[in-house]
Amino acid sequence: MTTDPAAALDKVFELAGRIGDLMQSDLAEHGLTPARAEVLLVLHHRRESLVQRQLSEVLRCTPRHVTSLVDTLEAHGWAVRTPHPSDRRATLVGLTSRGTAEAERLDTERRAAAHALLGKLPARDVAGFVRVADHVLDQLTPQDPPS
Amino acid sequence: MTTDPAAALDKVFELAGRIGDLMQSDLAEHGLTPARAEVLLVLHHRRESLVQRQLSEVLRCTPRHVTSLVDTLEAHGWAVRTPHPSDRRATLVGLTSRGTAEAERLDTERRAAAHALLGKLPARDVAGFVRVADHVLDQLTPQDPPS
DNA sequence: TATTGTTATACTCTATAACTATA
DNA sequence: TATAGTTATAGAGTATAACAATA
Repeated sequence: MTTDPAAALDKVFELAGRIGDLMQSDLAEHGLTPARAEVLLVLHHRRESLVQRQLSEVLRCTPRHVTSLVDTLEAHGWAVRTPHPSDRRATLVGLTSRGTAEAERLDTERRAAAHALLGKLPARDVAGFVRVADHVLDQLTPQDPPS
Repeated sequence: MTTDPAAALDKVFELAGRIGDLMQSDLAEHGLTPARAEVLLVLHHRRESLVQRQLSEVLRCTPRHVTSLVDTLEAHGWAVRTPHPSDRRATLVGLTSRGTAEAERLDTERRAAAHALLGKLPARDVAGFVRVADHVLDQLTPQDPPS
């Protein structure tokens, strides 16, 4: 029975690394990267077009980086830029139907993977895992109050 | 009580991301990056100099990348390259005293952080967390049998 | 004067390919 | 011929600074 806190944290990184590698392979096969996929998912979950400035806040990255990401997304036909109706400085970014389909695929894959990895465990164990994770997150300066 | 597997996996990434950001800030203050820190830790834990080829295997990266990392480590005085005694193609990489000190600092920080984040929890909960993590790791193709 | 997005530039992680020296 | 490490090049994430158009 391992109770060393350092070993427990190491597991978090090992898990994130291994699962992350798998996700990245899957994304790469579709011409996506984690950063680009996140843009797709944000736009999909909001179900509305966002101004690039908003995207940079949601994604916690610079406006410059949003420009790069949206450039690629647009070049691949997943997203489109449209002029903001009332603010001529701003640019709205929305999903194409292909982008929406891709975001939905990502969501489905995510759930399937989670089920494959945790589905065999008793719900009680999963809940305990989440409780510990939440405890750790509480120790870290809480940044995003659930809005 | 959250038992949704997808939500549980999300916690893993949230944890890794938040803790990773903290670590990265700490590393940056010392002129380090995660990749460079890993080299330091590998060399420190092995307590011996390694040939760059070995490093590339341990770090699971290309020999080319090892060259870059060691270049930086050497420029900062954390590591030194020495010729291999019997194979003139090979280059041994070892830690300087400063590099050793830095690696020890990293280890200490890691344990302190783990204790701060998990120390208040009952050992039973931590053990349960690790068991779930190990279960998930088992579901993933096991790559590294404990040597 | 403040804000939106872009061009310009740079650092790091990471990879592949071609090449040199050596085995 | 195979191996160790390097130069050359490239894509991606990410950043800051300067700038144009607009508010």
